[in-house]
Amino acid sequence: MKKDISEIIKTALKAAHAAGELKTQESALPAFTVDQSKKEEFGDFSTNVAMLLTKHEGKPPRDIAALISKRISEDENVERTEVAGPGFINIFLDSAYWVRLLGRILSSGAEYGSSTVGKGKRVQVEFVSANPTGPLHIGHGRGAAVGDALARVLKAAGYEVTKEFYINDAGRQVFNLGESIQLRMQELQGKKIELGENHYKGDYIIDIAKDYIEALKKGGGGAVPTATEFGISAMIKWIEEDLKEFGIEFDEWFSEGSLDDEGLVTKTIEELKSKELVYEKDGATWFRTEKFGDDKDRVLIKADGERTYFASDIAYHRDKMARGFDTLVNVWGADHHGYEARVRALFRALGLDDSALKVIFIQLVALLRGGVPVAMGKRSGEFVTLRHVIDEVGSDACRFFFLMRKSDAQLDFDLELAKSQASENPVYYVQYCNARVLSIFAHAKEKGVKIPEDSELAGLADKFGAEEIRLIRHLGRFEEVIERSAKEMEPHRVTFYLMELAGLFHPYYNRNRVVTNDPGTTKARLLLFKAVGTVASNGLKLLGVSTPEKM
RNA sequence: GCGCCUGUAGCUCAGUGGAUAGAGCAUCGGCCUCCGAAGCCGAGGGUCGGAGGUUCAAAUCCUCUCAGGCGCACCA
Repeated sequence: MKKDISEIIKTALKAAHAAGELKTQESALPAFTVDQSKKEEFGDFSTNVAMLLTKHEGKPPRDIAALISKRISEDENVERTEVAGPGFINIFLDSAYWVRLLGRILSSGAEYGSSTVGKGKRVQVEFVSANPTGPLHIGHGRGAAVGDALARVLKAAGYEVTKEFYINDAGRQVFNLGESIQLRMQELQGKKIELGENHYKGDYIIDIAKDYIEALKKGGGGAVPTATEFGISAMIKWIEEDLKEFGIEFDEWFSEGSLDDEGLVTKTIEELKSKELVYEKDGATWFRTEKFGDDKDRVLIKADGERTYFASDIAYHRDKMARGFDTLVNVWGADHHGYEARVRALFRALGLDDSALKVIFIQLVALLRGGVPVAMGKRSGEFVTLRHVIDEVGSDACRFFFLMRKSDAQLDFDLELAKSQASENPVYYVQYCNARVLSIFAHAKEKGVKIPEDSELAGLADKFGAEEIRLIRHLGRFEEVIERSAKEMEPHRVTFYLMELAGLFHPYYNRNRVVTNDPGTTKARLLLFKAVGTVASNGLKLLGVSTPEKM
């Protein structure tokens, strides 16, 4: 849409130059903006191009605007133009332009909004990546909603996207999991036990311990898993189920331990050694990350011989890059932001381009119930699980709420509000768009109105007035919203767009009847509504929120 | 102390260097003989944390500063 306008302006500038009205050649044009006007009195679009040319042309901005404006108005799509304020050119488009746009939305259908700006570039989005030592909590839920929506948005913008979950199934944490299970097993066998500070205390460990005892009894052929192995696979299964409940499926589940099996971690450390980027100090093995922009050097192998998580991460990121991705997106909890410099350093140390890495930080979720904070904290072994929230408020409301803020802002999540089916709940407000459209179509059919074909639009141009065009104009922005959402990696933009759409649509509905005595008006409005429903459901799909036909 | 994030309406938050800074909630006042009232109409409400600077133009960019959060491991 903006592209169309931009072309019109460029053509006008060229014509003005050819006619000797402008000194500035096409090649010397500044990067001007085309904006959808904030107010209708300012037209459909405005551009600042004249103001940017003042220096080069040596004339007052309004004079320059006047002559460009005249050229722009010569375009067939343009109804009229005017010069406003300090030198804006306001462009009023012919309504035929908008009706053609509506036609394009209808013919694109479920594809409307998708584009090819991503040019098929390969992007990997790694998110959630929770330790397999406990259930997903609400913070993971936010990361999951953002990561998944981002993946969908990128796909819609023409990127080739892979969603990956990195399983931290090596190292200290899972060792503690195994110990916790073994202790609970002893307890089940009547022994008195004491759980240490590092042990997992939730009841789910007891369940796993019971299952493990059963599994051991049954025996079965082949190798017997250790308590740790058994625990990990039970936890992963659990996590996978919770995510599925949340509408999320990963393309890859990447095991940290598998890096080890292939000796990749050791190999990577050896390589760093050969580059003299590694040294021994205080019995530990250090990596010279400071040389590459980190605050200080980092330990790879601790004095006790155990490797750090960072050591695996070097091999992991290198493996990701070797898989041929153009961009790696890491979705992390905000408490990990100190880790970014370290990872960037490892890219540079390995000779990889760290501009391929994009880290998205997910801020905290403060859980409220009717405005009162819900106590959280893992310490007591009690936390609010994602599953609990999904069960209470539903997956749709949950996902929508997580996507109502940009991810690096803290989020208040009020369970009562998310649950409420009143108008104050924005999820329903948006879902209601599509449901309402379908309901109107049903009503029209009942009344014996023939549902128009998309192709009938051409003859209905005069049925679209200012109010209808206002809606179409907003529908037309959808593509740009997705493009920008993908470019900035900010899926919340789609959420806001949809709330705005609903905020235009419902008032329109209330002011105007669709099924009227005038067949042309009825057809025009049915087609307009169809397009609104299409955009609303295309948008909700990007968020991973369902589009119920009835509510 | 250093680094990152956040300060915008009573609350929760949008906002792409542009025009008179927006939305939802809350508050107050209205609207169901009428395609769904899970809806609509209207009103009030602002020192964009503060101070400088760049610019024709700053909530937006730069510097400083204040406040809050997070991080600064041989944890993950």
